Amino acid sequence: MNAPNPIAPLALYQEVAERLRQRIFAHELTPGTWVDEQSLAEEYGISRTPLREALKVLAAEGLVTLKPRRGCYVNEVSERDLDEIFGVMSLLESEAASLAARKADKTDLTELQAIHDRLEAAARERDIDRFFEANQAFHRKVQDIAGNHWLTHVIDDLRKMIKLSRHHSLFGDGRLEQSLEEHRALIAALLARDAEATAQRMRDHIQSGRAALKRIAQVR
Amino acid sequence: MNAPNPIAPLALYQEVAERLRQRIFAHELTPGTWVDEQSLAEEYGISRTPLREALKVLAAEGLVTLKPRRGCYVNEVSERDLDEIFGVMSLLESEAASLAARKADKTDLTELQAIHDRLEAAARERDIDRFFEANQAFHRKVQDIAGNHWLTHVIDDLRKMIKLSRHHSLFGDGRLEQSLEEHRALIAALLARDAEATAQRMRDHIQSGRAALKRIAQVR
DNA sequence: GGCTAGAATACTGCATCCATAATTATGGAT
DNA sequence: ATCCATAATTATGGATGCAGTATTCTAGCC
Repeated sequence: MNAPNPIAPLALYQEVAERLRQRIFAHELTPGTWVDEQSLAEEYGISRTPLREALKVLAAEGLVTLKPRRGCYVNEVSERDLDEIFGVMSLLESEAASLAARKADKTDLTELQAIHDRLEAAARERDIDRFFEANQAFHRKVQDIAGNHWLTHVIDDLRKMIKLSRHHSLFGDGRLEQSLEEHRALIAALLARDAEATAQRMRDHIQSGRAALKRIAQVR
Repeated sequence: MNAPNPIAPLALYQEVAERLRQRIFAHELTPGTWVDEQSLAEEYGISRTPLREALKVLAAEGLVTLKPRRGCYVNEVSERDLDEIFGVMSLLESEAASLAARKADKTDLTELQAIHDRLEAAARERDIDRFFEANQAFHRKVQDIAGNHWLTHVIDDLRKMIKLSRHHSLFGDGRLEQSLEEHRALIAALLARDAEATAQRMRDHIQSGRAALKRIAQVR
């Protein structure tokens, strides 16, 4: 949640947890698979102790399940789960958007616009990674403007679960352009300081994301 | 989130984590205090290993902070935090209430009424503990009816933070009766299947809880 | 040939041990 | 007497070791 304190020499188990998160999100560790403590510890050149601590953290975050005496397994996320999660996300992100519409000052809006420009550029170049990154930054910026740390915290928690779902390469044909269009509408509402409209645009955006994911899920 | 599997012989670190949670919520371990690993391990008659794993979990839950090489400290929750948390809680619980109003069947409503009766009884007898317990059950039941596991999950997460705040013995004079009255209004809206009214009653109820907490905070 | 029972293997979970960093205490200098 | 430097103590973090249990492989039986 917080920016890492430059003074704080972060602990090994955190380092390991972060690397595991990335491998899980990259589906290098696919849902349902067993996590082998020994081989992972060897691979990282560490003992099992910090690795196991990292697994406890991931379990608390909901990314893996620890079955006592039976090991650690990467969690699966069902379509039903996704429906529920996106439902809550819609609620939370629209609240953030609504708050942002009321609180944003000139500087905020310029910065937001700058991020959106990066988004447009990435889309033109069909650079999925940069688009993904800029999209994250955009939503994060909206939340920053809203200024509710705990709202952001909860949203981050849920986003992890969405990233767990495979095929978050959700950018099938047209989805990219559609997403951009939704962002444009959102910004317009923000500039107009129309809180209710902004919230509605965000709801649309999130639900549209869910729909895109569902489409891919059905094809696979 | 899930009901504990009766077959699963839950791990030691979980047991320890639960005991620590209780001690933290009971403010036997007060916010800001240092958690001594050695003495705790001795007290529980275990080694530091499972204890440290438990602390990692609590840190992930936000109950404590682990400063690398400097030990573990119970988290504080500022008034600003509480404002933010209650804001999000209001949003989430009112959504649950709204969903419940639309989905509840006869059985659900009877059960909810039964729980509310326990609440009334506890209030009459001025049994704070039972009131607290029944109140939890009431909100949980509303969420069950709503039927969104992830909504419940994030609400639980936030509730932990509220419980962290001292003086959750927030039942100063009149608050008990006021809370009851709010519940009655909520049930009435539920019985009328008025989703929007139900949501509004829940918002009022949560914000009323925040106000009561704030009143006590100012006095202390 | 398939299934069950028993043994061997492998992995998890907890304890103990060791190294390193932080804190405190002590002694000296200003 | 106070402040700083250095040494001793203490606590954290990581590695290793060991016991107990789940799994798997094999052999015997149906």
